[in-house]
Amino acid sequence: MANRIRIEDAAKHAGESVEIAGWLYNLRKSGKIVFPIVRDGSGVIQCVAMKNNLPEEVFESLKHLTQESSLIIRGSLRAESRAAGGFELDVEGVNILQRVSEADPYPITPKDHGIEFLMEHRHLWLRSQRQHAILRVRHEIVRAVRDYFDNNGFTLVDTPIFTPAACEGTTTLFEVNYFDDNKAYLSQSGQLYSEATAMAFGKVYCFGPTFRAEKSKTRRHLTEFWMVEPEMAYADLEEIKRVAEEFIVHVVGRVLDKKREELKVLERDTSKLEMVQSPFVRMSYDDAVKNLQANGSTIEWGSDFGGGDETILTKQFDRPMLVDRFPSAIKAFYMAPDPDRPEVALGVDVLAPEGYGEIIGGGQRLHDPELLLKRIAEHNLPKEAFDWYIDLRKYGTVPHGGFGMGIERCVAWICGLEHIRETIAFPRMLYTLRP
RNA sequence: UCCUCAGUAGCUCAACGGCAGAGCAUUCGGCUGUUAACCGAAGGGUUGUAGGUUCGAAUCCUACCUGAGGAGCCA
Repeated sequence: MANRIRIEDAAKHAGESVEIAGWLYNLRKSGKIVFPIVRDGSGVIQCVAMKNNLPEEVFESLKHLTQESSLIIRGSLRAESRAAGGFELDVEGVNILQRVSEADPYPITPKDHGIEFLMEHRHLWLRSQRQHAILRVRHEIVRAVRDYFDNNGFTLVDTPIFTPAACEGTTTLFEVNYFDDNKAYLSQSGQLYSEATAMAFGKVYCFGPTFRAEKSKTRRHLTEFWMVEPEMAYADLEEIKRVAEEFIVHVVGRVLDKKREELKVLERDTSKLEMVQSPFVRMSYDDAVKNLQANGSTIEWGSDFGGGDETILTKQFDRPMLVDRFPSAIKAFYMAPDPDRPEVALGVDVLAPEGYGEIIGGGQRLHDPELLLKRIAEHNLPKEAFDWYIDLRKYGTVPHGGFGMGIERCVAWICGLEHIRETIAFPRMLYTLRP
């Protein structure tokens, strides 16, 4: 009985008789020799079958095999410089579980396809090497995110998806029926709840899906995306910036350490990622506006950055930048004002280099009870909906804060992708709900 | 929501007012080291939908549908 192996472990089994359970990725043939290229989810390997070394029916079945047919293939494994990947399997036998019908062949061929076609076949597109590499990098990023917080005293406390009202009031919410006559909304941030759990555990993070019903149609937006949100009691803006920076350095370093092969498949220029080291570029909003004006932007103090503005800023540096102290007027009600300059808020954004823009937004929260009530009134928010949130300022309020990082934007940046839609298995976008 | 562009064979595209085409995929044939293999042959079409202009429309016009890119908003 042959030893079943995963293709990614091929190097450990050179010289052995093994079997691989997978699918036919491609087939090249030349008369009495065929090269079935097999994938098994962990990698791709070239196999070789010689007519003279195999029973007639085995050779013929391989020769006429169709793309993505499922099979278990057996043979001896050896190093082979002529094969991509460096290893090759000399076929001794095969068990074909299903031969894909030629009447309805696998739609995604090794040639070019348009994005519309690929998105309609997203469930199959995931089998291709590029998509496979992206999602493996995503997995490593998620692991690195969890490890960072788990190893630095944070407790994972996830927050609800069904929420009774807007967290921030500005962005559009997805509304759902919630029994009887009640309405619920899908969470657009766990932050307010994390402020409560931070007061219970000191340092917490939540990590889950987030929903924004914005009619945004750009390469940077999904309607459903994953966000990790740490929140820390007794933290000021400087501490939040320090953690955000250390966190990003950790995540990028981990991907470089563990996912070199995948980055190579994606043709990512890893020298750009090697530059992601402390210290990051630090700039106040004031200086960012001056910088932008000097570089041709029409931005004026008091406005948020336009799409091109982040690109202008980040293209100037080879590492991420932290921009802080935005005008309070353009930030959420819960942002703490700078005590020395109340017109600016103690918020910080982390902008990724190479034009990728904002991947983190966060800051210090308003912890003064009276000012919070004032801000809720100014923003015309229903006070009764925030009773529990106001309680956090009545019972031992402390300076605190945190940030949120969109996983998909981080994946797009680290993988060097043009569009965020490839960073999640089944993207949900404006007008894209299937497959 | 607004602006721009595009829908032709299963896929990627050509034909731009005058006979509907190529490459890939599929099938058949050839090739014992291929690397998106190559060579030969075959099958494959209501040109997104509806209307209009014209002797004649894939091609020009109108509306709609679908998709892509961008703007605003955001992670």
